[in-house]
Amino acid sequence: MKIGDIAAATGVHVETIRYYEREGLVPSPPRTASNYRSYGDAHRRRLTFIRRARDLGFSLVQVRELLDLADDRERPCVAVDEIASKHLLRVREKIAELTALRKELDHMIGQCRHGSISECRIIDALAPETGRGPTR
Amino acid sequence: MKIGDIAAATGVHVETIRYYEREGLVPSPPRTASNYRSYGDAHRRRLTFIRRARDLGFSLVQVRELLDLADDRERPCVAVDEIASKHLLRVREKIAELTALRKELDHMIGQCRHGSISECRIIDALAPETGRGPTR
DNA sequence: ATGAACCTTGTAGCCACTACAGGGTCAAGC
DNA sequence: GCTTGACCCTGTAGTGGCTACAAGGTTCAT
Repeated sequence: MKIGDIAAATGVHVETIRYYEREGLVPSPPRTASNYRSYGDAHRRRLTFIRRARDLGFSLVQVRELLDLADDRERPCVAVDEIASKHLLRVREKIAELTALRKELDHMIGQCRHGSISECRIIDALAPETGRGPTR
Repeated sequence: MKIGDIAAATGVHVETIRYYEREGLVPSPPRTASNYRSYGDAHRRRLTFIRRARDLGFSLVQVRELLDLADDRERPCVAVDEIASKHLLRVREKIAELTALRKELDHMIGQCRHGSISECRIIDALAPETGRGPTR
């Protein structure tokens, strides 16, 4: 497989695959006589793994850890659970943050009476003083 | 006010204030004889505005638009409402995405039986094939 | 033989900062 | 008056995870 083929097969962009290679996430594949990268099935599996983990929001550092663990089949999987659980925790936190944000925005926008800027509640909500002056 | 004072007053880091100045979000303040930046109340208001908008997740491009609008007090505030509503929409989308993610992670982690990697359900969920081989 | 569609390397850009390095200035304390 | 430490200055480089060129080489169909 050439890089374009494996990109199509895994859904990882060509440039991203080369980037992963530079970063050491995937091993450098052998080259053809014309210096094209030549990939096999192991590469495809590894890239698919990375793509799924990235889709689940794992950072590249975490992906690297997960790959290392996945390759060491004897070790207990507690380490894997730990990475995933830590990530889940951060996702929960992020959701909580964004939900608080959503409420604030909802409230702010709900107050807008569509008049002129000088009586805009949204700008009011952002400006520091109630009797607000120009910001510059 | 020196830059450290206004940083303390607004909660915007010193380096970030200088960065905003470079980016043209805040005007360059006058300098003292010793070339220190010297800020007044208008700067403080503008920085506070920026900070609140950033806290609400607006991008710097959006903040710039909001600042322009805030300074033009006669225009109708529909434009402000539009920016805020668009942002709210993206926040809602992000929450939906993360919630779906949370469910997937929940499910994945819930299946972990804490055995060895070779029978780890989390790795399984990431690996491309059911009878999975090494990823490299 | 020509053109399109691929491949190569290397570099720069994105966002919104953050972290230095290597200097200058100022106020307090001795 | 001298030191110390906290501040300030500019400029540059780094962060994450790509993405987008530029400038060239290869392959394949027509």
